[in-house]
Amino acid sequence: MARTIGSNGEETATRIRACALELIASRGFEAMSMRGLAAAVGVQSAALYHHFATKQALLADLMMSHMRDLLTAWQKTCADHMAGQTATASDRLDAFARFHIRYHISRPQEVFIAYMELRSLLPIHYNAVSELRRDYENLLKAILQDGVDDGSFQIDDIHVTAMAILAMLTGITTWYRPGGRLSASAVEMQYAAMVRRMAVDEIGESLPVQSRAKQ
Amino acid sequence: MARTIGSNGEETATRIRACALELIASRGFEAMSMRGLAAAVGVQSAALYHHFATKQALLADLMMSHMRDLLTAWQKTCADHMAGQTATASDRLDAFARFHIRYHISRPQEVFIAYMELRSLLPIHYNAVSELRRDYENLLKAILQDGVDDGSFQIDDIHVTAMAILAMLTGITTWYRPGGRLSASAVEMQYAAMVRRMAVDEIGESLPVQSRAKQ
DNA sequence: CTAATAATTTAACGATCGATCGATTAAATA
DNA sequence: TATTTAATCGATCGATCGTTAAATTATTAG
Repeated sequence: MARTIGSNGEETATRIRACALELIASRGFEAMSMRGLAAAVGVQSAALYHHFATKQALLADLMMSHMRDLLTAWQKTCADHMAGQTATASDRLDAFARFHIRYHISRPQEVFIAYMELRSLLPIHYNAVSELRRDYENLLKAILQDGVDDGSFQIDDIHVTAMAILAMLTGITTWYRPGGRLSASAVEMQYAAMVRRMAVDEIGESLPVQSRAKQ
Repeated sequence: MARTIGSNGEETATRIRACALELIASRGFEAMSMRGLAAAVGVQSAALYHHFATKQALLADLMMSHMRDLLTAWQKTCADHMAGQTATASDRLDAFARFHIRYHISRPQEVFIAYMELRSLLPIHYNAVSELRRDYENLLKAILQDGVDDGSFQIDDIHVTAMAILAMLTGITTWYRPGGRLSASAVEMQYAAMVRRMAVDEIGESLPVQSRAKQ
């Protein structure tokens, strides 16, 4: 038998991606076997290779797709409710934090994999994903830098602060579960507030701001 | 050949642990093969089984040892420069943060594995490690709760704040490297400052408030 | 010096891994 | 309807996996 009635290639590829996300997120890339993945999808393992050249290519596809989707989604968010130039650094930081949290909560598997399975990528794919990751980190760093430049943020080191914020936000996936004690919007609010505190020293802000440390 | 001159069982077990830490931290538990580990140690793979019953037992040993060492080290830090009762919540939070950071920076592999490879543990070991992890998290939560109770901390949710702080601090291992742009003590200072900001809303604190800091 | 024991080796087991091959079938095209 | 193409299957390849058994050597106790 082949080409089961009512199915086609694109649909199968989508199901492969979805099942792979599930398996990799829960057990890790190395722990997922192509046979196990095929069983979850409902096909023979050989069929997987019609859609993805290798196991490694499947992982790279998942991670690259995620990073591109993430960057695109942020651009769309910017275009939607900021119109780019007018917002203050503080507002933009808040928007970034809320976007990042919402994205994490709505797509926990993709995000988790993107941060956990970098080490499973071969150099060529690692570099490609890392570049997009750096692009994303730079979005946050640019906001922080703007806030430092205009005196609204009090930050020792842009890089350290950016890493701290991203680690904190990404960590949400390790404990948050829908239907738990806290709603997604409650989590979003609290984390956004913590991010703001990390950048804005409210005592310092109320003082005359001179010569705050740059970078 | 057997029992190379000048070596003994305990020494070999120690070398196995060290090499396993390296391999698991860099590539992941599933990606580490017992043959690869044996090669790194400089023995045949069968020799590993004289010291650890199974690959899983080796991972459980590493993680349990780490968690016990971590808890012991914190107790020792408490005993050393706090004498327990007299310190304020803010001071204790600062001490905890600095301890956690220093411990992470000095033993990045153990900490990284303890947070990353939980999913590779079988239920029985997972539960045992999780219990110690919860004990550690509760140390931080207790400090946060004390600060909330005496009014020195302004926190929405103890659990959320604790998770955010731990994720932020643990994330140090993903980017910090000795000999880099920033010294370990500089990193420690900056992260400790950020943790303080997350717990203490300085605007609120600087306003006239009743029933604030005990001391 | 001898016997017991601890530590390691060589060799191999069965299972499973990622990947490939050719055959087969469903749908699309002409 | 005949032909082509996309998609899947059954079977299997060689490599590697975790683990074990038996033999071998080094150290220690009496």
